[in-house]
Amino acid sequence: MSISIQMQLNERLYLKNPQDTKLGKKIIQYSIILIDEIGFEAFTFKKLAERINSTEASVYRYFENKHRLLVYLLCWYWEWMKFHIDYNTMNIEDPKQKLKIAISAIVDTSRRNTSIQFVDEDVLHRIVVAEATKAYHTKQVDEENKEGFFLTYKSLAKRIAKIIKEVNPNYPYPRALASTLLEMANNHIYFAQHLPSLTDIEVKEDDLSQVEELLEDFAFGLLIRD
Amino acid sequence: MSISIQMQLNERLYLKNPQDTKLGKKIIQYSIILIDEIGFEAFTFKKLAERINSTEASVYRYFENKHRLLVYLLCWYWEWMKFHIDYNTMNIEDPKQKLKIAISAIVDTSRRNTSIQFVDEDVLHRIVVAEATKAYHTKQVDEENKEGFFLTYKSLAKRIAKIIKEVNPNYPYPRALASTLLEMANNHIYFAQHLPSLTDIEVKEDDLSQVEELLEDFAFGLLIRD
DNA sequence: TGTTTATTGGTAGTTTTACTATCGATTCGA
DNA sequence: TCGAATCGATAGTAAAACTACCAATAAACA
Repeated sequence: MSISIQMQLNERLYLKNPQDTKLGKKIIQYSIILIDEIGFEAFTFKKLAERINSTEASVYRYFENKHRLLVYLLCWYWEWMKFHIDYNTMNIEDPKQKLKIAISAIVDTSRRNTSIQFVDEDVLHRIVVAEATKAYHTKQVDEENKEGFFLTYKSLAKRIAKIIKEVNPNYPYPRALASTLLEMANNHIYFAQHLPSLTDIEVKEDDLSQVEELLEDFAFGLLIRD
Repeated sequence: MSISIQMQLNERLYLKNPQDTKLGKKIIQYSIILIDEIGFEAFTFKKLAERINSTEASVYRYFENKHRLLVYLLCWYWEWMKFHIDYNTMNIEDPKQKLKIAISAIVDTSRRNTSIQFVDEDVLHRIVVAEATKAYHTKQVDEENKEGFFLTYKSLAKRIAKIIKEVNPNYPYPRALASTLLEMANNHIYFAQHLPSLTDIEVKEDDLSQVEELLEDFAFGLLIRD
């Protein structure tokens, strides 16, 4: 018996489903490693092809360009985060507890789940922190949004907003708070590592507990006022 | 009599001070317009040179590459925002009032100040909203930070953090709140325009008052708890 | 087992980007 | 008006971002 788990992602993101073939999986696996190593700007399909002993043309059979590959990788992470939030809040009654669980997933899903596939989620998380904003900060946002590229992210934010509403139905900005928590997590991890004067927290040896505390203080400070 | 105002910016950002010459000023003026038109990714020195009837090589005499030009433009805006906050809070006693003034500057400095130079601050603000995160989301952050590229931004954040501390000296995350307000403003303007389900606010006909309300609710909600 | 078909490799070629170098003309200030 | 600064014009390179085509091979299927 063999179990194979497939991540369902927007088909328009790729030309050929990379999860279907050996080479496809290698592209996913090593693009994560290479983007982490050299950064998204310096990353090219040619360098990736060299790394996996394949050719540029072969990579182009899977993804139209590197931007779509990036969005694909990010959607993977977001989809996984959403699953994680759903799974871990399933039998929880207390909305506050739910929100705490969601925040811990927002801060770092990779730390809390075992890897099941060819994706190194720990490295993927570093990409999310460093490159995620580039997914939608382009001139093509509107077209890409119409094509559904950001459905995963939006539905993740919606899920978090729903929990926020449960905690305080009268809070006027549930969606804004949800997206802010998502953005803040990445920002403050990045700031702590590169521009520490822009935050008050520290991230020592991948210990993200202070980020979690910050987000909890933020969320509950806004939602629970007496 | 003639008054000429110069914006003091980090000298390492440019090879030759663009504020010193006609061509330099044209580069600043039209790079803002062109980046706004086609986005930073598609923007090249060649296209800029064509637009101003000059040559690629001439543009390269001022800036090493387009990334440094972007940082230069953003620093311009941040420097200006800082000046604006300082100027408008000068004779104000009440810290809460100071923070409100700061927030209104964060949301949109361009709307509140008359243009004095060859820079169209309104268009520059659109660039800040759409492209600002790209300034420091690169593999070279650490080196560039050492070179002082982000001093302007950091000192702006520090100024805002100082006001936050005046409002509530016991708040544990003044710097994080300052940078979050700066990031949030851009994010929610952008979301309202391109990914509206990620926020609760609306931006109609460049009316940013709802962004201001959101940031005020955030800041005071966190700082004033009874 | 043989035959399609899918998948990949290899090569080649194009346009654009991101530069650098050189030289002559112009302009600007002392 | 002399010299320095500035700019325009041209040329050239390496890499990026693709597209096209054909042959080899592996997988599927009958």
